[in-house]
Amino acid sequence: MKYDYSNIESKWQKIWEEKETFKAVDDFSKPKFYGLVEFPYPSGAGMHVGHIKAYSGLEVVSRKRRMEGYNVLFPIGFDAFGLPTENSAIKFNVHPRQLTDKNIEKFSSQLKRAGFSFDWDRVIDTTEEDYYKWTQWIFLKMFENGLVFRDTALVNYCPSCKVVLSNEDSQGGKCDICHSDIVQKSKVVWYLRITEYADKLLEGLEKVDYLPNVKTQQVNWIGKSRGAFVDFAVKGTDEKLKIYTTRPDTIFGATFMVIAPEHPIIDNNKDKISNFDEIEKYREECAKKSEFERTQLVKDKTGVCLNGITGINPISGKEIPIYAADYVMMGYGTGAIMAVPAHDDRDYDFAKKFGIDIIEVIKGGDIEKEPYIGEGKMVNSDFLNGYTNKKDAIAKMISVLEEKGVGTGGVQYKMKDWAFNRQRYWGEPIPIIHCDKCGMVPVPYEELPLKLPNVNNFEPGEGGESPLAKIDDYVNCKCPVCGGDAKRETDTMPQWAGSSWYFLRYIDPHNDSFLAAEDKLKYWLPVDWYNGGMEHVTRHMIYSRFWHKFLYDIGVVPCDEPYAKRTAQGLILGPDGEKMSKSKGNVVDPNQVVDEFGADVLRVYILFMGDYGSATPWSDSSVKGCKRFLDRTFDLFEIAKGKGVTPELESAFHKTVKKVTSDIEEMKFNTAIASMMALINKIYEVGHLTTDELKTFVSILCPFAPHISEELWQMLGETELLSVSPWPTYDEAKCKDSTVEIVIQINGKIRDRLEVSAEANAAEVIAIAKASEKIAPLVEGKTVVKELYVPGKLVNIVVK
RNA sequence: GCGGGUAUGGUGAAAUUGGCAAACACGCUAGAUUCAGGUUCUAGUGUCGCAAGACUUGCAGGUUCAAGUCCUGUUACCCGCACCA
Repeated sequence: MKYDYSNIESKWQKIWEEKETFKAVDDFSKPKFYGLVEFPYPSGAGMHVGHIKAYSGLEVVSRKRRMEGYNVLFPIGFDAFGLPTENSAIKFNVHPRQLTDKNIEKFSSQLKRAGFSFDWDRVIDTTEEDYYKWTQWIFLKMFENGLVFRDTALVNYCPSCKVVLSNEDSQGGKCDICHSDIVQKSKVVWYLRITEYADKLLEGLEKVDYLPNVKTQQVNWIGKSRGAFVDFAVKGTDEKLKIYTTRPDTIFGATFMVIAPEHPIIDNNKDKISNFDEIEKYREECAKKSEFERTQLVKDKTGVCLNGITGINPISGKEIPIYAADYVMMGYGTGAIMAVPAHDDRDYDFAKKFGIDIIEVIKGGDIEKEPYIGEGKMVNSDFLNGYTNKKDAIAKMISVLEEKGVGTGGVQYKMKDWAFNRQRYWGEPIPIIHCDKCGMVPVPYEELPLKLPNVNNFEPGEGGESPLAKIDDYVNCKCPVCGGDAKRETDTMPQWAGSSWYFLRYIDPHNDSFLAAEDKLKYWLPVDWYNGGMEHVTRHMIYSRFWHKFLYDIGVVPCDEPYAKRTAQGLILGPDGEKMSKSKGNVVDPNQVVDEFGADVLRVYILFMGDYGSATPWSDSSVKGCKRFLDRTFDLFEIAKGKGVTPELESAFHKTVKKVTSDIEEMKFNTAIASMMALINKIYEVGHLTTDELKTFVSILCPFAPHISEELWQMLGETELLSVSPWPTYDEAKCKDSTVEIVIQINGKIRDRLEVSAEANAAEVIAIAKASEKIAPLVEGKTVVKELYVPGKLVNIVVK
């Protein structure tokens, strides 16, 4: 018999909705569990099977927690500001608000069809005024605390779309939207001073439970390095050239200096540099190079020597040439380096190309052939000669530098300050007013939210300014401080803004006087378990940890880390084993699967297909196997009626409950499902079962396939909802078998298998083994060197 | 280049963390059943071999009574970062 999944699933979805089964209550006396999944961007394409996988993991955990008696907060929302919506708004000439509402509706109905146990009363939408009011509020608090600043920077600009693009949208030097070439353009950029929190973000990792690779990715992203800043005098000028190095110990090997082409020292000494024209020309060439070319042509070093000025090594006193080259970036360190070609790959390449001296200061390699990066005995280095330990040499050098007043120890981070603006319409307006007299003035808190004005045209303006710049009513305003004429900032916040604090709003989504009430924050925080994609563990997670730490510092939130635990799901690949994409035509539509097999089958299959954290290809035929499993489970109801249970089956039940209980905690959903399948197979073999056992079975199945489980629960005569009934317990004693099969090995090779009592001790089992027909002749006449017994598993007899 | 990961039957994958390799599922083969069917059931299915048995976790070594698991080297692929001084 096939069960009527379509009616059963809509029936229970309706009941859950009516009874508000999954509503989180603010009952502070109960133990809480806050499970968080990354809220989706509601694209026009609708949901993807990847979304289902991303939510199914914590869906199972949350459902189990509810059955275990926890007060569970398992919310969902929509991260709805962003470029794709704005682009289709332009394309179809529809307001992004309308598109967003339509897409959210589509997503919501699809999520409900999958039977997810989200609390639908707490849905948030980052584009709603009630929400972005608080995004702006946090921004103003950061402004107030000196974490917001403006600077000019080179940005990726698409001349055809007239739009400034993020690095992510301009990969390969081509515009993501129109595929034309991107140029570098100088623009005023808003920054958040995230680097101020670099150390706190690093230290915080020590006390959270993130997957190890999540942690290392964050550590690498922050990219802390220790080294020294050293001042080199510039001969012929009064200036000093400050450099950053992680290897101050190699300073005696510095044979030249390199500065970024944009380095200000060039313009400052225009008259002293005899080949200034040549340098100017080189700079132009560099500016024309896209980010793409600059990184692709890694091997091919270019540069120009600054004739007329030279650097003086403050330790050795040696005079060395200064080059401008684009392998040194203005954005890292001081934009200037001392080059030690003997012990650095890049400096070595450059020195070889330009015929500069290479001086060995660390023994161990052959610098004629290649630079030597490793450790070794120091030579040609005056007071450092003889040092063999890098750490000691660095410490010694730093102390000498400090003594002489020509340098200090210091740290640098790869992480840069967060460029926090976009020249776009569909984002949170930056609540700042520019006044000629008063400078940058924040919009007063009581005037928040600063609403996005309603416009009909979302095309960016000439030169890439925001569409908001074209609206005179919006731009022209009065200065809140002096009352004079002023102009509003027209840039909006980037997509990452709204998602940096959304987990706080879920805690108190309808609060209109604060972002969330203090007592509720105290109860629900931190998020107990956060699951999402690996692609978000650097940007999104670091940004939101930064915001959270800031909110902690100003006393808004009660803990300094937002997420206690972080896991990640793997991708679902197309049936061809490739990443799903429209252009490859290998995208699986979850709706079709629900239509054909039901939501329970979709959920079970997605969790069964492989390890939750790994990428696994989709297989239509394997989906059928999961359908068969649920069909057989449903049919069991008829088979089992009124029959007893065998002791063997009873033990199998306890084992299965134990396995499913622990597997869920480790996100080993695939083996949890496999063990339930094995149990069903066993029941069919035996053909006996009581209703109590069947109830236990549907209870552990419930988090995976909740609709069929509720239906069977009701058919078994229960009137309460299974979703809020207790999680079954198991008896450890009944998980053990009375007899066990022991493998008998001779010299590590399996020669026999014997059934023995589970209580037998080592000596008994070995005696039984030696007496066995197959083993006795193999031991006879030989010297037994060793006898090993692994309880309940095997005996290994080593003979000579 | 740097960092992280993966490699197991025809396929997706398991393996209590050093103790029976291939659980569970797909597919395939044979038979039964109901058909118009893509349904269901039973048996078989790592490779070689009639068999006893031997071999088998990308490749080459090593440690161990015992290695998919630990160590050394090597190859291929995937992901992240990328001239970070």
